[in-house]
Amino acid sequence: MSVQERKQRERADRERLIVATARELAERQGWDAVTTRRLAERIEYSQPVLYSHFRGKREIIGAVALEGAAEMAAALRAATSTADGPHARVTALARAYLDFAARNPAVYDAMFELDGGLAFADEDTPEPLKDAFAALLESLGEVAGDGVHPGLFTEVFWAALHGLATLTRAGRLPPEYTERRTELLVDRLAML
Amino acid sequence: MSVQERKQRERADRERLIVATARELAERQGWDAVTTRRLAERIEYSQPVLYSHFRGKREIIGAVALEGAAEMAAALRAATSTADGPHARVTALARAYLDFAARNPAVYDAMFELDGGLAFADEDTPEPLKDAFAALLESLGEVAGDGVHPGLFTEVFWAALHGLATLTRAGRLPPEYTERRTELLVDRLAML
DNA sequence: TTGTTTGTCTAGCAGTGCTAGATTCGAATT
DNA sequence: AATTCGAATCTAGCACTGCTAGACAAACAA
Repeated sequence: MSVQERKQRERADRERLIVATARELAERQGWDAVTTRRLAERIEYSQPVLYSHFRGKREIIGAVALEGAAEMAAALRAATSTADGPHARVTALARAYLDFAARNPAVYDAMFELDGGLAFADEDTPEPLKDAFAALLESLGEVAGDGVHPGLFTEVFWAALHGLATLTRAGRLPPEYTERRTELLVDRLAML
Repeated sequence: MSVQERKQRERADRERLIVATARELAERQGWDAVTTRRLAERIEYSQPVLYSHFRGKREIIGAVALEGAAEMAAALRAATSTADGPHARVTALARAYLDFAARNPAVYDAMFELDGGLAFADEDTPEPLKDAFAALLESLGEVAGDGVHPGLFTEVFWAALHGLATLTRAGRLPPEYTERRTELLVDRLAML
């Protein structure tokens, strides 16, 4: 019985190794460099082993995305928890979001730019994704304003942050004014 | 001398055919389906012909992006020209932007999601891209508010629209509340 | 009619995601 | 301790990708 358990544990370890390696490789050299062959070589197994853990490359991206969502939720909550008052909280939230996207571009891509085969805005959306949205909602709900649905407001604010994050990273927006854009966004969108 | 001209004309025609075919194929079956082989087959030439017009697939995407930028600029100006007053103009602008993105997803991807090898926010940014941004600026500049740099305001508004467009199309935001999100965005961001 | 340039195509390279079938290994049974 | 058998793993290969060298043909100039 304990032999089976050990095997299960080793399997779980290897799965974590795959995800961590994919993430590291993507962060270092971009997702294009994450090929099944290279990934297999790094974990020192053959290609088919990957497919005994995941249906395909897409699912590996999805796994990285889920890991990232959990981390992002934690980062957002950490940032807002030390801020006093709604306005400061939202500012801290926006900064933390953009900071996460800038520091973990590959993970951010896995979450929002690439197809990781994950469901969104749906009842079978994975828990970490719902929780990341919930982390946004916690701080943004209190500044939605009277008569404005907190969820809807959060969606709009999130979309704005997402736009800033992606356009900046793609070189569409010059990065030096990020802070001023953030301030403008918060000042206008958040009520009081 | 006229023989050369005819040849040049035919070459230009074929180049347009390549771009139009790539765009149509991408719009119908997604950019993944736009392979050099398929594209060559559709224009009834061999693969290498593509490379006598463009450096590679990336440049073909770039060409579609430029075409799209010109069309988007025209669509934005058409929408704002019939609206009375700053607020109505900005609302019309936002709707037109999101509408363009929803109706031309492949073109929108070529412009903002894929790598078409184009420079952005730079002096050697192609004219159509600068002009599309200018079209945004024309309507948004007048609602930036006192002491707010019109360009910076336009960047933020644009980023918000971009976020709404991409998150909605990727299934991250339920599409049924698009209009309400648009209204909320315009009401909050635009001054007066 | 010849020679040369220009245009186009065939064939192929190195890479991709993914998988069928062979093989090796290790645990359980005799 | 040897044998069996099932699970784990690998080798080899498929069909595809973007891209290109070199062969060939057509159109022009001499």
